[in-house]
Amino acid sequence: METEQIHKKIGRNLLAVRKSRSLSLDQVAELTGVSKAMLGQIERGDSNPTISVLWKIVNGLHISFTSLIENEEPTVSVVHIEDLTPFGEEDGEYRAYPVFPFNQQKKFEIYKVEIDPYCKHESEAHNEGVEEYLLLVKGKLKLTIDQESYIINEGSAIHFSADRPHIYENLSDEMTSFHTTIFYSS
Amino acid sequence: METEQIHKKIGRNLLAVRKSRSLSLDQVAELTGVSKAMLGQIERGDSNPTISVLWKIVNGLHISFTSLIENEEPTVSVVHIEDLTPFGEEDGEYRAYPVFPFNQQKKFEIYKVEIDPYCKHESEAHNEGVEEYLLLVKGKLKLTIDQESYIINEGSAIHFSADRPHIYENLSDEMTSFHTTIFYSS
DNA sequence: TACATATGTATGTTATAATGTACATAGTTA
DNA sequence: TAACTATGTACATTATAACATACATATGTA
Repeated sequence: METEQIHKKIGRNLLAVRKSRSLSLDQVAELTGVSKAMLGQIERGDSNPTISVLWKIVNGLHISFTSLIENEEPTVSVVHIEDLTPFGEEDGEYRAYPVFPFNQQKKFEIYKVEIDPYCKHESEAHNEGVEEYLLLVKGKLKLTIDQESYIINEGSAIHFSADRPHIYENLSDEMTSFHTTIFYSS
Repeated sequence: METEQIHKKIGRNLLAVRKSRSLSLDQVAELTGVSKAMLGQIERGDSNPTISVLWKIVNGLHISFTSLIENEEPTVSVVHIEDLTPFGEEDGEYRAYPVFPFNQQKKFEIYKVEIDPYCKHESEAHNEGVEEYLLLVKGKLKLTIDQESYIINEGSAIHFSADRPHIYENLSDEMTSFHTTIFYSS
C-alpha cells in the first residue's frame, strides 16, 4: 500500500460501512457532524481528510478507527501445536509454541507455553504498552512482577502489563501449561 | 474526549514517541517524509493533520495508528474462572465464561468454553469481520462452518471467521473445554 | 403523467494544512 | 571567547480541506 493512497482506502471502507447500514450521505452527515459534500469527497477518494474529520466520523458511526484503515482476508486454519517449533531455553525446560503468530492488523499473538516441574523462566521487559492475558491449562503457576507474586491455579487467569521484567515459575511436580495472548498496543 | 481535541492528543503522543527514541524533529522528518515544520505543528497541537500525513508518520516510525490516538492504564488482575457466571444454553450444557471481557481499545475478548458430552452449540453469525482463535484445552471438538467440518483434538487450535453461522460439537463422552479469543475488526 | 422528495455530485468561498526558508536559542568545539 | 552546529519555532506561500449552496438525476406518490 503506497503511502499516498490511504485516503482512497478510507473512502472505500467508509462507503462500505454506509452501504452495509443502508444510510444516505445526509443521514451520515447528521450522525457525524461532517458535511454531506465532504463525506462524498472522502468516499470517492477525492479528498484527504484531517484526523479531526475522521474522528468525528468514527465517533458518530460508532466504528473503530482501524476499521477505516485496514482490511482483512478471513480464512480457516487448523494448527497442530505439537508440530510447531517452540521458542525457549536451550535446555528445553520452558517452551513457548507460537500458535497464532503476531499480525500487524490484530496486534496480538497467542502462545501455548509449557514449563517443566520446578523450573522457571525470566522474561525481560517487553516494549511499553505490551500486555498479557494468561489462562492456565494445567498445573500451577507463580508469576512475579513488580515485586509482587501471584499464584495461578487451574481454572484461573491473569492479565498484567508485560512492559517490565517478570518471572514465570512452575511450583509443582508436574508440567505446567498455559495459553497466553500478548497484546501490543503500539 | 471531545471530538475537536483529537489532534492535540495526537501531538502529545507523537512527542512522547519521539522523546522516547531520542530523535530530533530533523531525524523524524527524514524517517517519515513529513516536513520538520509540520511535525512541530502537530506536536504542539497547532495543526490538524490529514490522514495521509499521519500515514507517513506511522509508517516512517513503525508505530500503529492506535498508539497515536489512544492511551491506556496497565493493571494486574487475577480472574477465578469458576467464580464467573457463564453465558450459555438454559440447560447448561454449553457454558462460556467471559474471562477477559471485550475492551474497545483492544478489540478482543477471551472466553473459556465448556461443552458437555455429546452436546453441541449452534452459533449465529457474528458481525462482519469477527474472527475466532480457538485453542483446545481438553476433550475433542468438531467445528462446522461453511459446510465444512474440522476435528480439533487436544494439542490443536483453529482460527476461523465467525461472521457466518457455525456449530461447536463435543463428540466425546467427557466434557470438552477450550479457550477462544474473539477478535472484532470493526 | 406531473410533481415532490431523496440522493449524490459540482461549484465557489474561506480557512488552514504543509512546505520551504528564515530566525532565535542552546550546545559544542577550537 | 568566537565560530559553528543542532534544534525547534516563526513566517510567507501555495495547495487543498471543509463547508454551504446549487444542480442533476433517480425515486416515490398522487
